[in-house]
Amino acid sequence: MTETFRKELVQRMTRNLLDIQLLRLIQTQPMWGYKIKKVVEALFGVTLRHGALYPMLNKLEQKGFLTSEKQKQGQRTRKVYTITRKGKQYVEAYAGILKEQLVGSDIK
Amino acid sequence: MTETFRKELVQRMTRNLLDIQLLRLIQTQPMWGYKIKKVVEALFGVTLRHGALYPMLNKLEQKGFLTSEKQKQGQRTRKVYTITRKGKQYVEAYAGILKEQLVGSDIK
DNA sequence: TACAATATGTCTCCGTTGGGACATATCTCA
DNA sequence: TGAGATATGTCCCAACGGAGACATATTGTA
Repeated sequence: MTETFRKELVQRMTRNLLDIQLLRLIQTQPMWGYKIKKVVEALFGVTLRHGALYPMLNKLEQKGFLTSEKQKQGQRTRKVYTITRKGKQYVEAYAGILKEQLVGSDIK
Repeated sequence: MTETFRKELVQRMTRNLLDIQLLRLIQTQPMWGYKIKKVVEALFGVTLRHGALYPMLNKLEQKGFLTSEKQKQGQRTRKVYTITRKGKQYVEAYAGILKEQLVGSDIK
């Protein structure tokens, strides 16, 4: 039961908070879209449609949370994303809330 | 900056994960809709529309995460909600994920 | 050579969600 | 008595987001 709840919640959180999950992942190391898709799917056991992923990455770059650099592998190009200072601050803000929510059965 | 991020994120999380926030709150003590609205607004500094709140509470009851009991205060009735075992399990599953996400800069 | 994997992008339809109004009743206090 | 707070509910329309298709190019492998 708890396991089904878990899956459902992970699915919801990777959907609704996709941007944050992406930032968190890229924070560990610079990464490109396709790699991210594979990692997320392996790690969280959820499908991540590339039709949702790529627009989100571009959006995050527009907002200044990520920067990108094209890397050539022969003829094929990868768009490698790196997190910015602003992006890190966003992730920090998120982590702060998580901490409160964990401690915070102290909601009175 | 971090403060604006914080507010934005709290707003997003109370919207997208409203059900969980409600369960978490009711878990601390049985509560009715109007009180919840006031507490959430005071505590999180976000507006919680009653047009979103009441349908959600009813939905959570239908799903078996909450039970309700009508309490009379003179002629006025309050619908007091209590969390069920199933509801608690859902909150636990959520807490589990939060823990992972906090520790889990270990995403490789 | 043909298929699967790597790699990145757009677009459209459809369903869900949210904002805000509509609705009603009681209670308290000035 | 009239306004504001308490208390719970529904409903509609617009906006947003997701599922899945459309699109294209390279690389590796059977």
